[in-house]
Amino acid sequence: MPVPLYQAKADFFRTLGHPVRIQVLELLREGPRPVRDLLTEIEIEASSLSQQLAVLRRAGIVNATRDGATVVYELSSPDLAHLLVDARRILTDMLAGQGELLAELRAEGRKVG
Amino acid sequence: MPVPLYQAKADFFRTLGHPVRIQVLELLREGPRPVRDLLTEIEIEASSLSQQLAVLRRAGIVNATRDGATVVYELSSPDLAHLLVDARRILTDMLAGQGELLAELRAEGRKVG
DNA sequence: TACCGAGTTGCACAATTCTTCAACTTGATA
DNA sequence: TATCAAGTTGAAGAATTGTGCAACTCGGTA
Repeated sequence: MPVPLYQAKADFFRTLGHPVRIQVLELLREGPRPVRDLLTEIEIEASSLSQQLAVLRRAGIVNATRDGATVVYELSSPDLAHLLVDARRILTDMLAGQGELLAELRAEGRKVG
Repeated sequence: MPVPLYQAKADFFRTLGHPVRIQVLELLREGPRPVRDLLTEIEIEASSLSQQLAVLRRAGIVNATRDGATVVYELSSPDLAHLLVDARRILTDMLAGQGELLAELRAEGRKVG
């Protein structure tokens, strides 16, 4: 693997490594959403959400477009959805036999695919 | 998404978010390997590699088994390979038109799938 | 037992990242 | 223009991670 590449991959994964950012991405998987919408589903202050959206934006993982007074976010790559599904599968493997978290992962799997 | 789940996902991704750990995982994708082997391919001191292997072990992402005097590591879930491939695809999307990193990603894509 | 090679661990300091709050921008409305 | 709602930004201190080195454990071997 060429030198800067594993660094880019590491940066990418690190960007995903935050609970609020994960919640945002899971919501955006279903399609573009205004910030106001995200704010009602994620319990957090507006400025904190904005901080995390900025991290995702700077990393190029989401795109923001302004529509009048509201800002709408969307995933910049549809493959993000695959990645999140893979991650769930891996967590299922890893947590096999480790209790309630496993049950939740399975329940989500039924809904999502 | 239930409360602790996005936290588990975030922790998982954060664990992947380090250049040495990415290199290790990419090498282990091809199969189990002794530490000595990893050490010759990754330019780093033994103790630093050990630190990062410990992070992956604690997260349950790799498993270590002792074979005499050498320790062999392997991925704990084969789906990790899919995830890394998805990640490459996403980076390709995101970096489209951004120069040399893109060329490297494509070259790797030809080799790997 | 003594010794060496293979790995691991603990620790202290450096570097990043998070969190929170106040201040600011932009668009809509009166 | 004044004002309000929607988001964003900047900055400081707190918390988490990363780095490098010395010390340690465990097998194998003389």
